Amino acid sequence: MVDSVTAQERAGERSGPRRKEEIFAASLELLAGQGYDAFTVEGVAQRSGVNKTTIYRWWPSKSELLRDALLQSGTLAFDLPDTGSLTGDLTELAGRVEGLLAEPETRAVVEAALVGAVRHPAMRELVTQFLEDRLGRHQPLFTRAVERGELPADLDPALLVDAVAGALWIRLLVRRRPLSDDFTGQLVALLADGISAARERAGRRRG
Amino acid sequence: MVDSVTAQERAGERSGPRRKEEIFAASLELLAGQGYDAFTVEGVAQRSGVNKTTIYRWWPSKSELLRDALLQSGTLAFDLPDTGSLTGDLTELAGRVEGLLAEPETRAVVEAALVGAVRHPAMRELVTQFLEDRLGRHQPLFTRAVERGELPADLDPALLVDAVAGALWIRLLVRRRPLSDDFTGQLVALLADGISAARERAGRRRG
Amino acid sequence: MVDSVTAQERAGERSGPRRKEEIFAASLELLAGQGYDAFTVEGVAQRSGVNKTTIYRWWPSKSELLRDALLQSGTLAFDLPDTGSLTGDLTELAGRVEGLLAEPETRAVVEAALVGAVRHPAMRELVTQFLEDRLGRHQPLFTRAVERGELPADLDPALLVDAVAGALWIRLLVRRRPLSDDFTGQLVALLADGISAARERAGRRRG
Amino acid sequence: MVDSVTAQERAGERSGPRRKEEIFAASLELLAGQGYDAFTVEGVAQRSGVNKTTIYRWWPSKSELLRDALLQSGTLAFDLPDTGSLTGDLTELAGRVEGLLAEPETRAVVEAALVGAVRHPAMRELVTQFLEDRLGRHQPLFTRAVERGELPADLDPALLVDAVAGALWIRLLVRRRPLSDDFTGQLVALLADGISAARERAGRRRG
DNA sequence: CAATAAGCGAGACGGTACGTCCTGTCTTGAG
DNA sequence: CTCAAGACAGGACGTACCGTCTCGCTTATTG
Repeated sequence: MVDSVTAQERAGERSGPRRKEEIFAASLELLAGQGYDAFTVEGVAQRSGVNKTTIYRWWPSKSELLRDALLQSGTLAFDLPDTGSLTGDLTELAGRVEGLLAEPETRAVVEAALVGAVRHPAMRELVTQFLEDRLGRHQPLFTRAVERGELPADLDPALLVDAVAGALWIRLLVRRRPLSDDFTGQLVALLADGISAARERAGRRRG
Repeated sequence: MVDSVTAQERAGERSGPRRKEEIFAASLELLAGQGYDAFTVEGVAQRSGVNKTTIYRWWPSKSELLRDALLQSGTLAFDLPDTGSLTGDLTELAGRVEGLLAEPETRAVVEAALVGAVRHPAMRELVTQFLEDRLGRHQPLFTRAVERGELPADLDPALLVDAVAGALWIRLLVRRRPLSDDFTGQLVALLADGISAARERAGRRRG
Repeated sequence: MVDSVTAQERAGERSGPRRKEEIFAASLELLAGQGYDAFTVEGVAQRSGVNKTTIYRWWPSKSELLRDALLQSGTLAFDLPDTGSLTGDLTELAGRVEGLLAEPETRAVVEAALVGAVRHPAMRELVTQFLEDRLGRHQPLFTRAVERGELPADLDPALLVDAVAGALWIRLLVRRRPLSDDFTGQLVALLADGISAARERAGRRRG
Repeated sequence: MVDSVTAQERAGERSGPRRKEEIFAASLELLAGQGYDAFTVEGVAQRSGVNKTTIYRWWPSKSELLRDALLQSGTLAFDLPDTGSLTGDLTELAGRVEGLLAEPETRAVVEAALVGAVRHPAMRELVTQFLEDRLGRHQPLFTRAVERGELPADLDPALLVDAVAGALWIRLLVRRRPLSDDFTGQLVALLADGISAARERAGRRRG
């Protein structure tokens, strides 16, 4: 191979701590296992077999570590559904949010992000950006729906995502109630009907 | 003196510390002013002119104090709208949630409740109960709507509240974006349309 | 007893930590046992069965603790000799300095004071004041010698103390050599002879 | 090439780091500038433009570096006075000690040596050896004095040096007082008179 | 003049101690 | 019974140095 520099070197990135993996793993385990308060730098150090100073060499504070651990974990990343219909896609989306918030481990991670966001501006920004990014990636889903004539172009699609995710959020994280039989189904149906009505109205306006 | 005990004492309840008011006030001020991390028992004691031990005499832990402070504050309590139509009532409701989450002070209080709920089971329960209570009080709103024929009886009304509150929650607290022009209006309209469709379908089924 | 307030309260003094004694003892033991580097706040805390925070509640820093431990210990305090002759008194004095610097434990304490003085202005001042105080108390020794006609009034008596203490200091602490057979005796004799000569000269001048 | 190795290599000595000079200079500057606590290996490395590992490659520990820096610096070396009389020589000697202890920079260096000696056996030995060496070199001074009949042969001359240096040491480093008008003069005179008396006595004994 | 060793910069690391902040407990004494 | 005052244990935070280690680069020998 002619060019022997690594991708990292080319990109000018720092290599980071040697046991990055273990550190992140320990962080997430603590979070998922015993909740936010168990996530201490000293605990992470011990569990990952690393000295506390090593952690502080790489992250200026606890919250930065939390941030990176969350970012690096796949937990918060889910891919784009494409079922062929808006209703199907929304249902899929809802299912993923539900999975995220219902599983104890992933829920703990989300909650940690939340607590971090409330307490640290930097973390706040991160969460915000992260979500914007995720939402941006969902754009094609709505573009397709518009093309299929399922969604009026003047309806802000983020509204749909927020309503679905928000309702689940409130139920699962705030009200802490298990989802009733077909909560998700009813919700999506309601929104789908609302969209249909809006579309028809829009059609009449234009026609 | 025949009956000098207060109603509270008669009921076996503790009267609480003499400077309860100041303690709650200090708690909320700290929360609203500098965020969750500034809410320390020592800070509250100092600000309210009370000794730390006094606080611990009355509340077993910081989170109980937080709970009571939140409960006692009117912040989270809003009354039942009655505009004559479901759409109107939902719009009103949305407006209240929006007010709660958009104002820096009340938002800080809500966030504190949130952080507390994540970190302490007791606080968690409290928030849950509190919300159930609030939602229970909103029941008449939906009963009226059903009576007016605006709402099919088989639609879980909590779904509506959760969708409205949840969408606003996601927007304002999680994504941290200001509300676009008529976010609330669009959202309520969407749900109202969905309900109409559901009602019509229900009508056809019955008819 | 009519008046039940303690002397401390009357004087308005703080009572200090409950286990003051143990803390000082632990400090001096560590110093004397393994030298200055073994004198760590955490070590003192552990050895005295006290929490680190307790130490920091009472002493703003390690060096203040060191200072108080030294002050409180009798190590550096020695009383006034009175043998009836200047030579005798100086010999006594030399013996005490020698005892202080030759015994491993007390030597360690002196060295600690020294290191502290070099590194911390506050400690420096303390040592200085402490010595001035001690020297001030030796004044009567010289007054008596002048009255007995053993010491010319125009000779700075501090010179004698410094020469005696200094020579021993250099020998024992700086050069680290054991004292030869009659180091102290020779030294005192030399100084006594010098004083005699000075006195005679002074006598001739006056006479 | 028959003999290209340097004298050092022949003797088995390492040549030392390339920027030895800078390292020593940086060490002494830090010491003289901000005192012992500012003398950190990392500080020296930075100031001398050398990597920390380079320092540790050549000196096993901080104290060894300190030792070599002090040794290499001329600070502690002073040459042999030869004024023709014992009194004159002692006065000269006293003046040099005074210069050493009174100048802030050199005083800082001496203090550093002191602290080092207290904390590290190796450093202790060094100081001791160093001083023995210096004193050994002063031997001729006393030999001359004996030859001139100024000093009885049975008086340990080191006593004189220790008394002079010690008194100044106590005054300047321990008591931290400026020297009074003719402290040195008085001191030397006192000792000289003492010596005269001793000599006369010795003369009588022999005679 | 090429191989090889010596010296070095860079950077990661474990470890010890420092001094700080906060939680929650306990005791004493005053009203 | 309520409270102020104050001491305390405990746990975590973030910082500063010490001394160690490994990796590759460069510069000087030296064979």
